[in-house]
Amino acid sequence: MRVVTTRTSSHLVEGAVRAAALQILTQDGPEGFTVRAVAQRAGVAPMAIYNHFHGKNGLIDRIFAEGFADLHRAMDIDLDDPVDTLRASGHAYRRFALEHRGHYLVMFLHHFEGFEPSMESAELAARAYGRLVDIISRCVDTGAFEPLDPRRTAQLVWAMVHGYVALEMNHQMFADDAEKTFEQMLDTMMAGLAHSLR
Amino acid sequence: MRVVTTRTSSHLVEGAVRAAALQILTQDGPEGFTVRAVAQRAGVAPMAIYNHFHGKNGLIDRIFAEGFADLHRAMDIDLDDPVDTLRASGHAYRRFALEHRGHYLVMFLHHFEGFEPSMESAELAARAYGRLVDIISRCVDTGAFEPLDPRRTAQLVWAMVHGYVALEMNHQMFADDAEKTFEQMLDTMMAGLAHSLR
DNA sequence: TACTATTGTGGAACATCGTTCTATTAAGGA
DNA sequence: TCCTTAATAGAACGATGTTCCACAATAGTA
Repeated sequence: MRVVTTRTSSHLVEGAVRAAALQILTQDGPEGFTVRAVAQRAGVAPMAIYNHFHGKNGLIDRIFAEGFADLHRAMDIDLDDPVDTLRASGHAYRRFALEHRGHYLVMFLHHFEGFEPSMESAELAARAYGRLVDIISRCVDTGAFEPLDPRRTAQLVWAMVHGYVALEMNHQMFADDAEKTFEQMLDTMMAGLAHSLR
Repeated sequence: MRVVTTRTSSHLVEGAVRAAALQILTQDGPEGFTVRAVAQRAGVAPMAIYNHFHGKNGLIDRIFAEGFADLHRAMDIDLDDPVDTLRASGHAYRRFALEHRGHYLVMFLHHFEGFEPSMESAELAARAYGRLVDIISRCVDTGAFEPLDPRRTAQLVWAMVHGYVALEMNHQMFADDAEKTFEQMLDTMMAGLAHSLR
């Protein structure tokens, strides 16, 4: 005898799964992120994740792409001074990570087995990186920074900011005040960029 | 009918397993790192990993601790100038990561499900961090750096260097010359520390 | 309102994973 | 030589991602 108790309305399935996935990622981390667990929390059959997304990795890719779109929006800052813009972008990056733990986990912190971003997702990521290159180019053009290669400089700026945020989110902090330590990191970075190479 | 073909000598088992584990981590990454795969490559029964280590996580902890001991050794640098020492330590850190991919993966790059460092391992890690704090303290004492809190400054120095190395090892590099980019990162960091806070 | 196509459901099944248990038997010291 | 030690093969368990299936609730249409 078969009993199909309830059934989530077609349109609500994707939203429910998405919300459940983010909730589990945020609360339990990648370890609790299983197909069955997400489905259960969403009040949905495990099969839904294969019907609406393309399995677990498809769901991850959805969150990945969505995260980069959000990050791009969060960092859409354009102050008069490009140096101020760069600093504000650093703060925006950290704030995004703290407020979108689930997204950030998927985007930067954890490598899920067998997951590779789709073409579209990778392009979104590249575009976010392009913005960073642009800002740094403007800093160089105005003479605020030494004549550095913007592409290379973007790489190390990203490394520094992301490196710090990753440690903070993984609770690998030995200093007491995370906010103040981040501020000092930005100070160091900005001062170094302005005066580096002698 | 039972056929136990050959049998690895007691003393050699641990070494064989250790070597196989590092080889798999280095070549295949965390995804290929399964108990059965390690045992097979070591020419040993899967049970050996439970007899000689304490399961998969025990083996990981062994590599973790060994890695920190090696890193501590690699960074045991003491030049006359503490600023030179800090810069040399940065280079040593990166070199260690590149030359000990397997160890670095376990120590910093990948979080294995359910793995938590043992007390002894955590202490080894803390001691390595302590060295960094000491070097920075000396930089502050000699007046080479602004009067920064060494503990906090160590946090952001680690974040910057590790952030860069992590990107390089994950092949998330958009700049061409990794060596030169790292050099510029150290330049920026050192210059920023010397002149930050006005 | 009645009918039908869509599609979400529960459940079984598969291979693989870490892990435990068992019985066998090779290795090494007495 | 014998006997203890310990490394082996293999089955088994639960959990994982994934696929397939039969069934029925939903939604649109006649």
